[in-house]
Amino acid sequence: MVTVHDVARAAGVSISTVSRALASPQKVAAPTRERVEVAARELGYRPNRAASFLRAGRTGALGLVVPDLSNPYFAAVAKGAQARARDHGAGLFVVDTEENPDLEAEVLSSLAPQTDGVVLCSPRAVEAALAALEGRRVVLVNQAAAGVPAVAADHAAGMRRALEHLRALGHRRVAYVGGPAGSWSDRRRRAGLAAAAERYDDVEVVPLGAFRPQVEGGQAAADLVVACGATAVLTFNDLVAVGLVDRLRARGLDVPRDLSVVGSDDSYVASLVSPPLTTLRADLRALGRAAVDLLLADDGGAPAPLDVDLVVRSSTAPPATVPEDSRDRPTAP
Amino acid sequence: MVTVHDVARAAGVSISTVSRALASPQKVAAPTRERVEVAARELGYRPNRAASFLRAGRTGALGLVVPDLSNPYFAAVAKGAQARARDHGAGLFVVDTEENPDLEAEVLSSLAPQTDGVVLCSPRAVEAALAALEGRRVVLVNQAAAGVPAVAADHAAGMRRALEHLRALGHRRVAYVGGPAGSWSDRRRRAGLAAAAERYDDVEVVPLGAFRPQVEGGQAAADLVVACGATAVLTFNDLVAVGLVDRLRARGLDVPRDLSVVGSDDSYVASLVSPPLTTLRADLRALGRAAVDLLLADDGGAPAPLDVDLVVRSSTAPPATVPEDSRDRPTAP
DNA sequence: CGAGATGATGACAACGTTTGCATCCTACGC
DNA sequence: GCGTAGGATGCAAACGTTGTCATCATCTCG
Repeated sequence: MVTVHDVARAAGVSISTVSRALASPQKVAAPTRERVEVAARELGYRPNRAASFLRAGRTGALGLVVPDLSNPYFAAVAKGAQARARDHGAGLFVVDTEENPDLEAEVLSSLAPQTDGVVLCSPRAVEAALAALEGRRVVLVNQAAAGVPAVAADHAAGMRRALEHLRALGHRRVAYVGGPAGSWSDRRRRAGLAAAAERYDDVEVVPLGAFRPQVEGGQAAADLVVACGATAVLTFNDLVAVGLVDRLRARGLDVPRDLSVVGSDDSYVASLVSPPLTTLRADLRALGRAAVDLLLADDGGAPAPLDVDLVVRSSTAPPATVPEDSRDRPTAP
Repeated sequence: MVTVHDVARAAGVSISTVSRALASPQKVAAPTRERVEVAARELGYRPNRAASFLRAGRTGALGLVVPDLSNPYFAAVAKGAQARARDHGAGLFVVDTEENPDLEAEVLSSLAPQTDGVVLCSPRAVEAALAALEGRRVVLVNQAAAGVPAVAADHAAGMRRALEHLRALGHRRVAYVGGPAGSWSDRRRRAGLAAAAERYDDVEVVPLGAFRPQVEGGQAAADLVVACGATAVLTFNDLVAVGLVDRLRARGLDVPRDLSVVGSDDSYVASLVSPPLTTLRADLRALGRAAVDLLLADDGGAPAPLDVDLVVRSSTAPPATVPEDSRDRPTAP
């Protein structure tokens, strides 16, 4: 292993000068600095992170805690976070808690002291996070807790956009198939939807109870959606939408003719299934990047929530029951 | 921060004893060990990894290099590797090289000295890996290079199983839509397919050139498949199969009536699309786990390749052109 | 021309841990 | 009862880095 001593010997200077030349170049005379740089390059010197941490109190490593890495949602966040961490010259410990809150708390407390900060990306134990941080840097993703910095997608705005889209198509009664009970992003979606519905008094929103954020959740919700008389439905995520479409088909109903369906997340299944799903796209990689930036930023300034855009594909259309004239001018008030 | 000194003081022993009691318990008398353990627990002592590394030369961290974390294939491997690393009490640095071989080489050389070993999971620059390791522990996943330990799924056996399945259904001319040119797993698939075809002289295999391992690759291959007169097709992965089905449909062909399609990897899109894909399932998490085990194993013993199983869904059926009697007894020789 | 300021560089301690070696104590064998 | 083996424990060095302080040379201004 090449150390500062080797570089110092090669450059004919002391180890202090080597350290300074590489860490704070302006503190060292130009010719000396250059000699050090050349020597370091030729020897292939890589500062030892562990030693550096031991002395300086920084690890150069960050942590990312996700409930399920094979979920494309978290995989995308992880990808963004990883890329940004690399930009900052930091490593990223990725931990998958397998949806287990106990494991999450334990992992958090063992990870926190070994890193410069942790991105906690999970709808589970927020209180455990708060307990474990003890002054450590933690950033929450798509979640909120008093006094803890967080980044989030603007789910409320996304819901409003989706509702406006459906209203413009002529829908007047829209169901929402919600996600897990404790989910912060589900609460945000519901709140945004309620606010938007209030704004447009010609649209009625029917929120439906908690469902698993998987294909089965959508299948379970389908019959309730049909029964409530809605002509369109918003879902917690794309998988729920897929399950919904599946069950509707099995009942002989067509999407979008009999019911318009809007997914959420724009995971890549949305464009693969048939019909391709109209869905809400949050830039999850940007979310991961923003989380890392916030973690490494000196100020605790809360960043603006990330935009959520509507991606229109083939699962939404004017309702079959709407009068012709209204269908011809869908954007009219 | 709680250090060995704090624990030592609390337990009334020296720091050496604390270190030994926690690291090699058999070297310390039972009552003393217990006092140390109690003190450590009460104080919430966590050994400082950096300091430990500095002295002992072990980091307690492993590295995982993947080309694309948002690809469910690599996400599954990462999940398995992460879980196993945690079991071993190690952290896992995950790095996404964004399919960039240059970045891969750079990342590898900066990651290797900071970890106890690296799992390289990527069809790209093997030679860079070899250059960067310099005696460092590296394990390849689904790839082979002389003298470098590796874990792999038994793609050849999987292909044979798929071919036997199609042959049993009555297919006699089967196309293979291959993946990227440099891909090791593509070569394994072709080799396994050729060997299996040789074994059954009533089945003909038509290998088709390199295609992108994405939906577009399948779309691009569809017309070649139809033109070559095959009644069934094997694909490099599920996404290619999805693209293939998409293009076939656009041409008015039905799957599986007009053409049987077999995917590969059993990513979760396989069961979501319509028709649900018959596909080959490699247990990718097990692959990730095996890679970590091999990395941490003292001996360099090469593990057996992991099984690849056939998952039969609705995208395969007897060929429409086959005589009735043969279709009624599909498993007959 | 000399004194003080400024800038560049070197010596050295410290971070928390592990581990070789020394030391002490106990227990066993003769 | 004494010698010694061996187990248990403590001491201190070392890992590679950073940063403080001291030292030295050079420059500037009176």
